[in-house]
Amino acid sequence: MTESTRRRPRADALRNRERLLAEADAVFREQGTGASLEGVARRAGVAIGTLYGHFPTRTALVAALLEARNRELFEHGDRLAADPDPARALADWIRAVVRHAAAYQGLAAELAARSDELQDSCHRMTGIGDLLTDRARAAGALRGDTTGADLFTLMNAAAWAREHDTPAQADRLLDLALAGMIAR
Amino acid sequence: MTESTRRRPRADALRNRERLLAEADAVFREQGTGASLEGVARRAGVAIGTLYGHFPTRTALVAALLEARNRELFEHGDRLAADPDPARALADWIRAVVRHAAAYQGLAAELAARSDELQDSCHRMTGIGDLLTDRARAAGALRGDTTGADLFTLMNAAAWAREHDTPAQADRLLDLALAGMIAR
DNA sequence: ACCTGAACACCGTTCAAGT
DNA sequence: ACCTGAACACCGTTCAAGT
Repeated sequence: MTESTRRRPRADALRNRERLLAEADAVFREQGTGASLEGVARRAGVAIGTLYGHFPTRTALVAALLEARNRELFEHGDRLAADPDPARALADWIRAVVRHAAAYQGLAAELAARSDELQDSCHRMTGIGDLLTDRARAAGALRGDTTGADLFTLMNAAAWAREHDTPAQADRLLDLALAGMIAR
Repeated sequence: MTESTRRRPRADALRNRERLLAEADAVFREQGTGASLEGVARRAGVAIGTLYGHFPTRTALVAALLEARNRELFEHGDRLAADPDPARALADWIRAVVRHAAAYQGLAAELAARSDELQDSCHRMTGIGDLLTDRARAAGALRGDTTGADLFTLMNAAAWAREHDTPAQADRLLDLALAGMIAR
């Protein structure tokens, strides 16, 4: 690997990338992850080919958007792993991920699809889920044999419900599942 | 309303309608409710305009497909309303609806959208859900204040999970929520 | 190295003409 | 009364030409 292949990106390319991410975030919040990419490019002031140059697929764009937000989320998860109340930590984690996954309409489906571009995020999430459920189980706060995979399913389903129902209804779904999961 | 406006449909029109429904069912089972309508028409041996003549929107086609299946489902619900074990009846109903709503990929989203074409079905479902939860509550088999609307949210979310996860994972989600709903 | 935007491809929907 | 299918519209994606 010669030095030249590792050159820093051109300044205009970096700036275009940033503007594309900022506009994609705004557009996806308004219209969901299925929004027109042509519109994103136009709002960012670049041609559609530039968007494809930076992000070859829609999912790649979504993955790039999630990266910054994910870091924050995972840090929160790591902090929760040291929480003195494992049951509360688990519930807290679930609610945090659901809010996270309901940022854009369609994001829950994107996550549930487990595409290559997003599988790092998915693994990270189930990993933290496994850790938190293990701790809760060890503390006798869990009934049943809930795993990180169960959490992942629940969180995606609740995020999807949040997109299609009212947030209040989605919260009731979460409360129901939590009541079934956590020992009284 | 003169007699002529109530004439029975032409025989070929009726036959085309039946063929379109049969092929749409097959195609939606294979490819989901988002499948190409052009393909449905081609498989039914009619032009695309004929499909639109019978079913002006995709949702209208889905609604027509559901009609026959719904009748069966609602009869099951009515029978369950007389079940001696209200908790078991409730769990039975939920599982039946989820299987029903996971017939085609995308059907859960279609139901959750509560379009005009499908709102009769949705009302009927929440109605039966209200009845079954009321009976379970009266029998002391329920904890919390679960309603038919909660059931509707849960059933759609579980059906959606069934589309994106394995059926086994979706069942675990259902079990979790049921455990939270039904008094031990 | 990156950007542009015309060109291509695909599919949903309509509607004038036909039977 | 119903069917046909060409025509239109829309949008995602690619790539040759330009800087």
